[in-house]
Amino acid sequence: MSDRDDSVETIQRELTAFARRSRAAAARMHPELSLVSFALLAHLEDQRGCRATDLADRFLLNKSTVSRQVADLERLGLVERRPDPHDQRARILHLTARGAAALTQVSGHRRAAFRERLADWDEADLARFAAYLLRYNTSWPSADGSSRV
Amino acid sequence: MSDRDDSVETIQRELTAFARRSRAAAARMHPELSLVSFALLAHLEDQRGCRATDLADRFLLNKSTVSRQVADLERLGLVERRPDPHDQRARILHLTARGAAALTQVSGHRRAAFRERLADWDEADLARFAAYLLRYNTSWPSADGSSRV
DNA sequence: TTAATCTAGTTGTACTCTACAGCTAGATAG
DNA sequence: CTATCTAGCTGTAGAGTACAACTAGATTAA
Repeated sequence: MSDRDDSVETIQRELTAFARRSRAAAARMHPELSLVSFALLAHLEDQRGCRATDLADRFLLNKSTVSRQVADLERLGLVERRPDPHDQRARILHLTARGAAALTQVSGHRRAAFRERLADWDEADLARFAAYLLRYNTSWPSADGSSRV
Repeated sequence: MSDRDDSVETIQRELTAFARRSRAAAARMHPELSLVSFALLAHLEDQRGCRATDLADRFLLNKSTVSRQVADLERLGLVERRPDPHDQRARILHLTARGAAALTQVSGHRRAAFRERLADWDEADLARFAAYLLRYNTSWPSADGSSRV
């Protein structure tokens, strides 16, 4: 049972260390787009547009936070708001061409950094690591629209 | 080569998602101690005391940030500053008894949360996941005192 | 020894991210 | 039609962070 606890302890410690470093690293890598902005843009691309509320749910952010983030992104010309034909209160957010380009560029930087970090891993290890992370994140208690805290 | 890229992409996406959620989750789990404060205390325990500059280096934070964080922790009675006998400019930071207790408590919460998340993993997978994370973090380009950005 | 430089830490200032509360306007249920 | 609900925005406040300027002690060079 102690091996198991050791592993859990290591996983906790290393994931925490990673989380702690991420923001600073992301800020250094692309000062123009925070981790959250990046995630918002990525989700918009992924979903081909969605409402601000969806983003708030998805990312566990207050709707006021999303409102301001989106306003910034709109000011930067990366996102545009179109009225929702089915609900006059809502606006559907879409990536603009510039937004898509910015996302692509930042994604490229990130991907390059990760690829470099993982350059000397063999393929089987990569696949297993990816699978573990997926499995871990899938069990996230309060994301992806289910139980909110 | 495409499998490899897929894996890298997944690792990037899932680690990013994890990092994004961590702060909010940590704030919900123990509002009294931010992720950074927790990390600072943990490092102090680990090292049995160190200087503020060491913390700044370690965590890629500006020394002013560390100064304020430590001042807060001292105000909360979790940390104390003792003069460094070898350098009158420096102060060695130490956990107080209360600091150690707070750390233990928060660690316990975190550990419990992680243990629950990982409850249905078998031991071999846990060990491998832990090893992968360690390997990944060890190659972190600018932590642990080596190349700064 | 003395002056120049370096280092540890603090403080002033400013910006970003975030939450909560309260608001508006449109939507839906009774 | 009124009451309630929902999507989003704004006022306000607080935490975390960085950068620049500063103080005080340490180190190096002349």
